[in-house]
Amino acid sequence: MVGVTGTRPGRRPTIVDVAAAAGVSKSLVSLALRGDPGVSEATGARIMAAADRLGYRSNRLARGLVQGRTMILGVLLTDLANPYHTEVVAGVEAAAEARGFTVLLAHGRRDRVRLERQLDSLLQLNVDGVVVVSSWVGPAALAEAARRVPVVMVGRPREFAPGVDTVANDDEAGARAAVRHLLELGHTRIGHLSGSGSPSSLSREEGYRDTMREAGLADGMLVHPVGEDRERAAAALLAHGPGAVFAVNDLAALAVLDHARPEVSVVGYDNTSLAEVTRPRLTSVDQPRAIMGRLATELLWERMGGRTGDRHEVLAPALVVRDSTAPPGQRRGGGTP
Amino acid sequence: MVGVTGTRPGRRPTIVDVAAAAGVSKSLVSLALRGDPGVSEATGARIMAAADRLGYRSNRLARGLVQGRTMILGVLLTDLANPYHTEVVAGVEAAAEARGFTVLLAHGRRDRVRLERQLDSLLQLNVDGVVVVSSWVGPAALAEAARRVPVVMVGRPREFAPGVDTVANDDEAGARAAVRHLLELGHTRIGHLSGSGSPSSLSREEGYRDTMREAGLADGMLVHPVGEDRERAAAALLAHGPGAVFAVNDLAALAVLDHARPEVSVVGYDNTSLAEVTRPRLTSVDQPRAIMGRLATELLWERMGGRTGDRHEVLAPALVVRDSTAPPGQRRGGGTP
DNA sequence: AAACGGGTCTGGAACGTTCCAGTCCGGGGC
DNA sequence: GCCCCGGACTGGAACGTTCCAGACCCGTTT
Repeated sequence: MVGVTGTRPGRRPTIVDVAAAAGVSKSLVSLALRGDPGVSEATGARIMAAADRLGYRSNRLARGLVQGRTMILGVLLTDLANPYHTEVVAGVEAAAEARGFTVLLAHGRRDRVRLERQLDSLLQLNVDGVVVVSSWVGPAALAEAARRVPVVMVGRPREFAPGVDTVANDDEAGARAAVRHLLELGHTRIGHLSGSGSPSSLSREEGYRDTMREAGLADGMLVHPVGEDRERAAAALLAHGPGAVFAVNDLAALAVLDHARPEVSVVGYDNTSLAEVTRPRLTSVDQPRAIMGRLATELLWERMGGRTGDRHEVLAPALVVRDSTAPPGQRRGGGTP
Repeated sequence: MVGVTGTRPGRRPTIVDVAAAAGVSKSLVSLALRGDPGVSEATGARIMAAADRLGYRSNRLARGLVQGRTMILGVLLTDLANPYHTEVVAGVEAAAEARGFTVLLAHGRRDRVRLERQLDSLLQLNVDGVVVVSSWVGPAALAEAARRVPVVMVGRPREFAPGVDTVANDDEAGARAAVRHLLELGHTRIGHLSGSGSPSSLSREEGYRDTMREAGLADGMLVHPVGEDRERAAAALLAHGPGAVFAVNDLAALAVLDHARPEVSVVGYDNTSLAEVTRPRLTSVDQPRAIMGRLATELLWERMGGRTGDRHEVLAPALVVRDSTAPPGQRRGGGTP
């Protein structure tokens, strides 16, 4: 019904159909479609026309099979909804496209089994490299994957699995910047709503503690873990009457904002899109996510080029000051702009 | 270095390597790996062991090439960050996995050229079906894609491109529910912050107008488009002093909330994750996104089964009442829960 | 004893490309 | 007039699977 003249019915046209239509060999069609200079102009045009007429699309499966590479990069994501991941993906895409790669995403939710199955799917597809944006994938699965194809893990600091490069932000430095900002505003009673034991959250807590100690406030440290119930944890921390709070991430920071009197300053971490949307707008530590994605792609590229040693990149985050922080005793800004 | 005994160095092991290692033919390996009952238990075990030892993974390119199908569904997304899309994807994944398909995502940003290129990539990969979650892809490209492979478009109402099924929510019904809710609370001066002319936003406006007319409030209608600058549009609408506002989407609703006195009730649309996070929490119309994703997958499945006529499904949305709506003159709820 | 049959296994032909080693032809140099 | 060269094109072998037709063996039926 929808078949085009010259095609065997019901089948997608192949390079052979195009060859027949243009009256040349399949080899020449292949050359012409890839823009090989060894094809005469007239014949080239005739081939292109035939391909067009038949609605020919190259078959990446066949091409990948014979070439041994697919020009596809896979990105493995824990959580699509997380804006953190989104921006990393944007960075990966920008760098990948510049080199002619197509980026495909596989999504595993917060489920290790699913994630590792998805990773497997990518490998079966013979992707040329994998960027993992998730701390949920096990090191064994990663190391195994890295044996077949370049793998970079984004967001997980330090060495993680042999053969796997990493790109991360410097959580300790980010935390220091946040606390220093509060100190500079004049705060001394600074609390920390801490994370749940992941390497990142531990580093952030470490940065908080170090900076407090350096400021001679070792005795005034006030740390409470978010645990399961953000709201309750925020209330509990606030019950100690801090003048400012550094929270392990933006969601935790919002919980604090929600329960605190207007004079309490709050800093979050990750600079998610939430930070712009809430009132007051949230001061937060920003990871250079797009750059991390770009860097990850470049590390893949290096591996493809033959590098064998592992690389671990750590990037500096930057504090973005908005309305949720103010000098002690002073009302936060924000509300109606 | 990392080579395993029995494998030609540097190459990924193939089914032939496994066959050699297990002392059988490649055909039998193929049967065994797919769990064919015609393989004797002992031989099957030997083959599995050999495959395991060599670290064999099947090659989907080769399999897809010979079978003519890949068991991969592609999802084309405009915007990863949009939580609306995310939930649709979750629905697609659930349904796809149940049928043994792998889901891969291609991401095109808000750029038609990129989107259509990504669509092309999916087709070249010979995916078995495509779910498009984006109103940015042109109908021509969609129709063309639908000629080779089943295509469903999610979120775009009605007929869109020939051969392309659609799944959408009933925007008009959603808008009616929102306005009816405000009417039932006792509001009469109800404004509408309207969209920018997309079919969806037009239907929402239509629902608002109809409901107002039916309530005998035709003269009290107050419509203002969001346009480019949400903040200014919200302020302009509020300058007319409405007691309640139905906004075309959650972001627009937030802009209204931000500028309105606490007695003004506000309803959004889409029930994004923002609705839960802001204070007051936003009353919003919820599209059954996961179900839409699931339905989309089922439509693909039907097409694969041979259906030829186009189908257009419209699902009913549901109002989720939170803290941003209250009877006239009464302060909205929320703040500290 | 021959024929049959089922369970197990095999070899070769696909699938749609790219790659490689040629072939063919016309023209320029000697 | 012969040789060689380079441009244009071709045919077949790969790539790693699945699919198909059949081979082989052993026990059962006629």
